[in-house]
Parts: sequence; C-alpha cells; structure tokens
Amino acid sequence: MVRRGKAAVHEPTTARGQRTRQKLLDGAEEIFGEEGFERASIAAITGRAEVALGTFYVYFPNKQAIFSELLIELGRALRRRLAEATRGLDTRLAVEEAGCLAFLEFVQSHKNFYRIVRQAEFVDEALYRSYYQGLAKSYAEGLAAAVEGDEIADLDPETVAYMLMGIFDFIGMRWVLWEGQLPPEKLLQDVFRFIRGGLLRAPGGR
Amino acid sequence: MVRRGKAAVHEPTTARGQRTRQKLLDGAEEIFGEEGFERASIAAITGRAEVALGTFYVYFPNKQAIFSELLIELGRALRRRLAEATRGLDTRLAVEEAGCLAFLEFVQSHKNFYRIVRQAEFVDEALYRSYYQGLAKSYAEGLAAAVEGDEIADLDPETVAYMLMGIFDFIGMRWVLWEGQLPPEKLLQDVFRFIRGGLLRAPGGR
DNA sequence: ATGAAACATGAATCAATATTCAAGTCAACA
DNA sequence: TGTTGACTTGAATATTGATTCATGTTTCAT
Repeated sequence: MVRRGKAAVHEPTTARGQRTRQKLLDGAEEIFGEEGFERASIAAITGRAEVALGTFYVYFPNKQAIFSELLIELGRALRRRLAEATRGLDTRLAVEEAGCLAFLEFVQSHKNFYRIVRQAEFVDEALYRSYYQGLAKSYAEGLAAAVEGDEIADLDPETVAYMLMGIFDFIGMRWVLWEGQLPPEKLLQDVFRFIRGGLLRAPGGR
Repeated sequence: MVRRGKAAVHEPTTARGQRTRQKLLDGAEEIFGEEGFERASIAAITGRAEVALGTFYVYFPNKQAIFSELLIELGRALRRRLAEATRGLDTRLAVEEAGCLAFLEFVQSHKNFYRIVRQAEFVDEALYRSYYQGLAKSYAEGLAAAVEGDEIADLDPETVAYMLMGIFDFIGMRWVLWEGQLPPEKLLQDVFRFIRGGLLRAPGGR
C-alpha cells in the first residue's frame, strides 16, 4: 500500500465529480487569464466555479497543478485544432495559411490562452519550454518534408518554425488580444505574402 | 503647497543617494528576472542591493513603481542601441540585419530583459502595450520609407513591424534565452534569407 | 432501503511580505 | 566643530491567501 504525504487527490469517479472538476478548470482558465497566476486566488477560482473553497483540494493538490494541467490541455486543444485545419492540404503554403488562420481563431475563442502561456514561463518553466518545443518539433517536421520535396527554400526547419511561431504570436497579440478581432483581410494577405516570400526560394547572397 | 498622502519619494540629491537608488534598480532587475514580479520580495531586492529594507521606500513609492521604471529604462536602452547599430546604413535590408544582431546582443547582455517585458503584461498592461507600440511605430516608419522608395514590397508597415518583432523575439527566446548564446552563424543567415525573401517584392497571388 | 464511498463545505491555521515609522548615522558647510 | 538636511536602518504592523481538516451531504451498488 502506497503511503502519501497528503490526502490523495483523486480523479473523480462519478459524473458529479467530473462536472465539478471541469467547473474548476474552467473557472481557473478565466481567473488565471484575468489576474495572472500569482494574483489569482483559489477563492476566486472556486468562486467562479461556484463551489466551496475546500472542494478545490479534492481535485488538485495545489495551485500550480491546476495551472499546469490547464496549459497541457490548451496545448493539446490547439494542436488538435491545427491538425484538423490543415489535414489534407497539399501545398506547404496552403498549410501555413490555414494554420495561421486556425491559430488566430483559436486564440480568439480562448482569449485567456496567451496570458496563460506567458505566465507559464514563471510558473512552470520546464512545461513552458516543452510547450513551444513540442509545437516547434511537429512544425519543423512538416517544413522539413516540404524542403525535401523542394517545395520551399532550403532553410533550417527549426529556425523557420520559431520564426513562424513568432509571427503568429505577435500578430495574434496585436489583433486578437489587443483589438479583440481577427486582423482585417487585407493585412492577413500581407502576412501571407511575407511568409510566402520568405519560404520560397529566396534570393541568394546580398 | 502640494500635500501628499505619503511621505514624498524624492529623487536623490547627493551622489550617495544616486548610487543607492541605482543599486536598487540593479538589484530589482536581477530579482525580477529571476523570480518574476510577484515572487520578488522587496526584502530580496534590498538584499541584493545591499541596503536595508526601509531604504527602498525612500526612493520608490511601491513595488510596481520600480518595475515600471525598469521597463522604461530597458526600453530606452534598447532603442538607443538599435538606433546606434543601424545609423548610417543605406539599405533597408542592411538595417534589418544589423538591427536583428544588435537586438540579440542586447538581450544577451540583459538576460532579464525578456522576463521583465513579459511580466509587464500582468504588472502594468498599459505600459506593456506602449512598449511594443512605441517600438512598432518607429519600426514602421523606417519600413514605410523603404516602401516609398520602392526598396521593399508594398506591405502594411505596421504589420511587417509586428512580424519582424515576433521573429526576433522568438529567435531570441530560443537561442539567447534558452541556450545562452547567439544563434550559430548558419542559422542567422537563414533568418536573414527568410526576411529578405519576405520583404522583397513577394510573388503575387498563389 | 441502507451503508459505504465519494463528494462538498467553509472556518481555522499559518506563513509570507508589502508598507510604515521612529530612531539613528553621515557629510558638508558655516 | 556644530548643525542640518539627506540618507539609512530594521523592527513592527496589517493584510492576504494557500492549505488543512473535521464535519456534513449525496450517490449508488446491493
């Protein structure tokens, strides 16, 4: 029999438990997004979730645990969405464009997404890195294949992955986060033109 | 006569005071970088600065004030450095390359820079935005001139500014922050090739 | 129907720390 | 050298909030 230092934190077995746990995750996403990790109090989270304070500790051992779970969940959801949005597209540029749009739309429907990811740098640095490393890795694989197939210029795939993530991140910040809307179509076209130019066989030396 | 709710927080008039205030700013940069705003305690800051706890409140009214001042200082220092590094260059692409390198080097010598900027989103959101908006504005002006002079493709300058900032930000994170070094020359060349491709007259429709 | 798991509750504990303040120390000038 | 304003000190205050726990309540298999 395993002895634990603390009361066991169990996965809920009943439907009621599942619901409560989910309410806590939802509340936490909102509160963390609004206040940031440190200023988010457990009381605020349970308040938003409409459960009592103590209930929190039935499902999570501490504040950091629910945050980390949230980050993992959001990362998974984003990647699922991206895979879905780009499935079956046959040119790399089409993948980029669809992926960019899906990303921006995802952010728009998870406004607290950015803020949670950024907090993560201070809350759970290892997880923060693996979030980006994971994204970059699968991104780079797709790019490497496109390089292989001579579809795009021969640039280091990981480097390109980080550049593209940076572009999307900042465009998302500027428009979705600050203005609450997708960038106007005209600007989105400029984003795509820029990326297209960068990915296609670029001019050689200076 | 102006009445204040609190004891006046004065700028130091003597050299000793100047030194002490600066020690506090330096200590704060380190501690904020290491711990993040919320977890950074005033005691830790004064400890690092080697002054007594109470001394802090002689120079700053509260924790947020020193943080904001730090962000403003760092922003200023970065822009000064960028202006210096790109002064006199005559092609836009040369400006981009020199600016990119100067940025990465700046980050390397101010390791806590990133973390402070990112914390800012939660500590002083207005200042955080104006930090990026200020950078983007002067960036966009340079780009607009290059578009005007038909040196680069006709893309929305502000959009391009955010894309480039995103690229630099992520490359800096991946290499300088995570590896503690500038990207290998080979990768830097790929970054420049990508940017060159994006900025030059990009292929039209798909 | 009923007893045992599961689940829910919120007052109490306990540590951390931002900020204040009353009492010193220093440096320079008259 | 005595005086004064500038500067420094660190103990005391006051609040906040994470976490615990003893006590109810609900669910459901039998």
